[in-house]
Amino acid sequence: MRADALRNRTRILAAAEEVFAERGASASTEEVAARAGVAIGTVFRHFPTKRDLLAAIMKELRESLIVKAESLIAAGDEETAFFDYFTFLVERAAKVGTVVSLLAEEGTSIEPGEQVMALTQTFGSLLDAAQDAGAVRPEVRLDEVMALLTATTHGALAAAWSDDLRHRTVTLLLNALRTR
Amino acid sequence: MRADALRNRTRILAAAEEVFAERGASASTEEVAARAGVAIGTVFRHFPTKRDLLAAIMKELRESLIVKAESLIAAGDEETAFFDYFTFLVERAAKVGTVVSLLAEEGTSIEPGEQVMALTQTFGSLLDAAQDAGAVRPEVRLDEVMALLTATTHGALAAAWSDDLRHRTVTLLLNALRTR
DNA sequence: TGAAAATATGAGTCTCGACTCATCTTGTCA
DNA sequence: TGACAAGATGAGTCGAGACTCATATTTTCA
Repeated sequence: MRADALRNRTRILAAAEEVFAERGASASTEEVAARAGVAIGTVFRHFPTKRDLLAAIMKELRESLIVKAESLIAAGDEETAFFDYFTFLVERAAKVGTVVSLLAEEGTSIEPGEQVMALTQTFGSLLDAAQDAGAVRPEVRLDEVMALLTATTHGALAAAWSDDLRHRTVTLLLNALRTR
Repeated sequence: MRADALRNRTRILAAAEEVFAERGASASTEEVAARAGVAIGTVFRHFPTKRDLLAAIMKELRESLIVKAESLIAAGDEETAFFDYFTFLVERAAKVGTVVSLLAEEGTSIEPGEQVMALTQTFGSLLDAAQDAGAVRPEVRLDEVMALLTATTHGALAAAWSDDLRHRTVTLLLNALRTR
């Protein structure tokens, strides 16, 4: 790949990440091109469809989220890792709309399942560890946790909750999972 | 108003209710017109903008939801009315996407606040009653309940939960509000 | 250095959905 | 019943956003 092509590809990805985070997945490709300082044709040369562009970003995003989870696991506190990660994701989603798309694959459905699957697996490890450590009630199932996560994440974004409300709501929710 | 005008208005509203319930608020006005068996110009004669049409339906919807709440209040069981209503709304939202728009005013923001306000007030009465009866923990606040409702409602729709998952998730959630 | 191949450009095409309006149709009422 | 105002019609306008392609630039490497 030519040097300028690589440089542009990088710029486009960075711009797209910003734009989609700010405006959500419905932001226009034109805006991404403008932000990257590149003509729109160039964007489409690198990513034939908007979906491809979204998919590329989601992949990066997913990987960064998984890295975060791994560092929490590595830190070794099973009792709080699960809760911290949940909170982290909701927080992140409130700022970065793309996280929401990633979790629900709403509308723009990218590589059905694969993206979310990896995240779900990661969450599964955290949940298992927390349950083994006795921090989360044993009858709580992974799909329920993912459902709560999807819901909170969507709600926080769509209804624009205040920081305070988001915090109280997440706390309430996590207490429902905690061992009594 | 002429007789045929009234008839068409009624047909349009009925068609719009169906179409928006099935396809969400982003369904086209053309489809509404087709379903109503009417030309698109006629729809716009009765409702100058799509937003007006949506607003008319939301008004009906909101009123029907409030009627449901009132019947629950009238039934007199404060301990279960709150939980039943929450469950009812989520169930409804899973089928009727418009409920979700109504709750979050996402994108299509209609008469900012007014629509939701009435629902919130109604929910406030149910919550107060349930707390007085000792069924819901006293520290739970109304805005938290509305946040949970918005979230669940969005999640259920966006992620297409199964009936079983939805049921388990709502149960989990409501147990978080219940007196221990 | 000077092609040739790879890239970039951006005006233009296409589609879709909201909304308009000149023209035709129908309900109403004297 | 006839005239006219209210209403219906649907082709057409407008704007937005995804995507294309003929042409202009670069990069690269013999």
